[in-house]
Amino acid sequence: MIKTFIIDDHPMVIEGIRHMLQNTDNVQVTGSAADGYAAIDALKANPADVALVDINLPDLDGIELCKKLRERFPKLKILGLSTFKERSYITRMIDAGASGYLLKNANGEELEEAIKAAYKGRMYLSMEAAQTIARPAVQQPDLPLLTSREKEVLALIAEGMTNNEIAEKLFISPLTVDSHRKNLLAKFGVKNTAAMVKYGMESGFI
Amino acid sequence: MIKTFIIDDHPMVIEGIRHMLQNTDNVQVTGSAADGYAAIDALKANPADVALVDINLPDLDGIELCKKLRERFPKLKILGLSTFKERSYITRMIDAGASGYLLKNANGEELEEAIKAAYKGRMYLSMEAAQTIARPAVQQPDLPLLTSREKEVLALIAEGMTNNEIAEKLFISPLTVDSHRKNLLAKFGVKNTAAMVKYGMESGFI
DNA sequence: TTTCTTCTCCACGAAAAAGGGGATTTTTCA
DNA sequence: TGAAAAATCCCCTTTTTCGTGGAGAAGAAA
Repeated sequence: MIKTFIIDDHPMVIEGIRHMLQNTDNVQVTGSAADGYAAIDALKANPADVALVDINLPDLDGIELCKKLRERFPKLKILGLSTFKERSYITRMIDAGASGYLLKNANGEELEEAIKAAYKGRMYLSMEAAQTIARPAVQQPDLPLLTSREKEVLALIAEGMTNNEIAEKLFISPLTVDSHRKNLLAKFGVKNTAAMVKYGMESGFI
Repeated sequence: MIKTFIIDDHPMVIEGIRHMLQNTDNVQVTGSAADGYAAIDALKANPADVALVDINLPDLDGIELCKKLRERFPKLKILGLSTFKERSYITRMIDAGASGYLLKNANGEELEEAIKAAYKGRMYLSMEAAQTIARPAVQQPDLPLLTSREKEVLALIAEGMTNNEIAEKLFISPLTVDSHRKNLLAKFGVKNTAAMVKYGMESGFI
């Protein structure tokens, strides 16, 4: 029996996976968690063989969680899980040590196959995920990776604060805020604050 | 028995909902579809009382589908379904005739309650959805009324264009654009472009 | 240990926006 | 037809942002 742990903040998805796996011979769902730290705690008490990790979690993102899980549970195999929208995360997830990547439109068979493959130490990629990786880097503008400070500054900019006001609030120099602002503009590939706020909101950073 | 139909492109979510509802007395899942047109076809052959509609579908978005469903199946009650990220869709979904809105982190009880409420012709909103709607309504009773020119300028500002670029595009003087910009700032009650774009997007103007 | 990233800070100049006025011509519509 | 509203245009000053560059310290990663 392959002990499988599910990490996703949507009970519907957890239920769906449980349901899909309940009639399999070799896979057993031994637990689930709605966020990263809860998952680590649960896995300490009750180790598993394979973890299904959603990319979007309330506390940590999937990549960070993947790294942390691999530190603490070296034997645990990790499968990334996401919707088609977060394709750009695939390579980063693999880099972080994941054993594979599934889209949420996977069916039960694929899910079972992926878990078995991961358990045996192989890599499993869903068809779409494999194609995304195989395709050269002509990708559409994928989401920039912002540092926590940058996200903080971005949020305050969107609130309507000036560099000086932000500097005062964060206890740093206005020049530093300006640097963050410039880095944000560069990362988003836009030329002014207006476009940055729009992009930031569309991408869910704000 | 309330006949319920599920429209979501992720089998995992569909399975999860089925699973959550399988032990209820009054709710029965009579079908599911992965996209909007498949849903319409299936509902023609096999009518349902309530439809759970995901906001993100491969062909139509939830709002469009909601309108189409209400045209063809006037008796069908529709519940919107999404993750926390697409909050801004709530009001548009309601406008399109939905009987309620659920987040995917809902549990089985909430799901059942929502379906029953919709079936009885009541409106059901998850706590977060209700708060999202209540907030702008209470805090800002009067959303600024923008003229069509102002909306046009606002959209271009959000695209990252400067006054001069907008002026060129609209064949008017940069000074005029600046006037519109100032009027927009005044109407929104904000002090710079960043905050204006943010509120503009939150209010659905952009 | 070295390298990389992040966060911090800085200089200088140009461009753009914000704040404060005002004014004229079209549209809209009661 | 006449008032309101919208759209257009203008001036001046100050503030803020943008573009281009560089650089040091701390900590994590390799």
